[in-house]
Amino acid sequence: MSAATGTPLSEQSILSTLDDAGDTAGATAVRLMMAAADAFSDKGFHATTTRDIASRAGLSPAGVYVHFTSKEDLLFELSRRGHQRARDLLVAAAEKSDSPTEALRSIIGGFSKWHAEHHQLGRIVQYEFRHLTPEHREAVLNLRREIDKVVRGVLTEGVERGEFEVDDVHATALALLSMAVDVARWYSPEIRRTPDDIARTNGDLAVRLVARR
Amino acid sequence: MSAATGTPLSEQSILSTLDDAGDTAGATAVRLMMAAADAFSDKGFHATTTRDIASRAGLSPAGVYVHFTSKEDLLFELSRRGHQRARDLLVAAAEKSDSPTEALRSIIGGFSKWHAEHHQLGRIVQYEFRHLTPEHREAVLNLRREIDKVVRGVLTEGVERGEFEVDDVHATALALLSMAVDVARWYSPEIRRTPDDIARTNGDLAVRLVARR
DNA sequence: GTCTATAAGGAGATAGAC
DNA sequence: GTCTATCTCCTTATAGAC
Repeated sequence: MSAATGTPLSEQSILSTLDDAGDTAGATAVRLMMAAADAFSDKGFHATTTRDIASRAGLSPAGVYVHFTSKEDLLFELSRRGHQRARDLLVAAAEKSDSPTEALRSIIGGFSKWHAEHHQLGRIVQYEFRHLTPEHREAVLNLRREIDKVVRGVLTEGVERGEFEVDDVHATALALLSMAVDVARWYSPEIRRTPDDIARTNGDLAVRLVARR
Repeated sequence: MSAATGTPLSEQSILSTLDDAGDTAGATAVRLMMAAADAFSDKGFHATTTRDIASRAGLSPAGVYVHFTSKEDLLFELSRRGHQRARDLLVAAAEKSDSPTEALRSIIGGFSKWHAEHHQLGRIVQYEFRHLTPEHREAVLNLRREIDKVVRGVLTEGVERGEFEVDDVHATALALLSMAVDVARWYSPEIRRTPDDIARTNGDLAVRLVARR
């Protein structure tokens, strides 16, 4: 449907993330969030001006403040919705898998794929985190802890069921998340590998890293 | 020696990176670079003001421009010296190892340790990269390509010698570098694991990811 | 090489009309 | 809800004395 209207793919996918986040946001607010995501991921939070965001969204500089209380508020909404979506993805992948091995392949592959397809949002989530206010940082940190917990849970269950051999669950979970999260840093739509390729190779590597031999 | 004079550890290690980079820099220039590294890693390039840097180095705002032509020039010097140091470390570790297995353990362990001990510089190198001018970005990119090449070289040799089993050398090299580079993002001096612990666990995980079974 | 003073140009955010 | 106009503050960088 969106494809028929000519909406670029990047806007489609970012829109689905911003739109499905549970609570409602007006069409103009969504347009502003997309404009901000574009600008923040390209130039960074502080190098982006509110004039930048407003003009990308087809509004005057003052128009931003009807929908968001500040530039930081806009960053927080992007960060919160991005984290929520990522967490929901992981939880769903872990729940619908039959074995720890398949769960691990699915969550690390899926998380890697998400960071490729949404590398703009992924970069904002990772790199602009420190520009949130302390309160907003704390809110986002809680979502991050849930994500870490899902990965550690799968590793622990795999060890208990005898499918995995893991020396240090905490360190291994971090290394696995690093593999997936870092995709947002190096991915570009121009490269040879597709998001699905990345999902496959990173999923396989994850299993290989912990599988019993 | 520095310890006897009361220089904090973080300054010692960053100084060694900035100082040993081949070409000379005056004492005031080094002081400015340390101040900038502190500020950039804490608040990011654009959120840091030249007044910030100058006052941390005990100079007036104008004092910066005697030693560096611009704020971006300061960032470039930090980035260039950080990359050079990291590359030299990897090349040395790869060369002095007897087998691909030991080389891989050494370069990924060593690189991870460097990103823990120098997490300030590591963050600047990774997160502030986009704020360099196109020319400076290109110069730094050349150093990065050398780093990638060292890792791929070790993997290829390990496969040829029958020590490693690797499906996709390119993808595996990226995953290994992600593991090490991402340490700069999550490391903090307050955590339980020391840089040496991180070197050990990440070195072991790297070998496990590719070892023939 | 370092300072004080200042130029020149944004920045985020608000007021008030429509 | 959107606009134009503007306030107030702060930015990088330079000029010129010492």
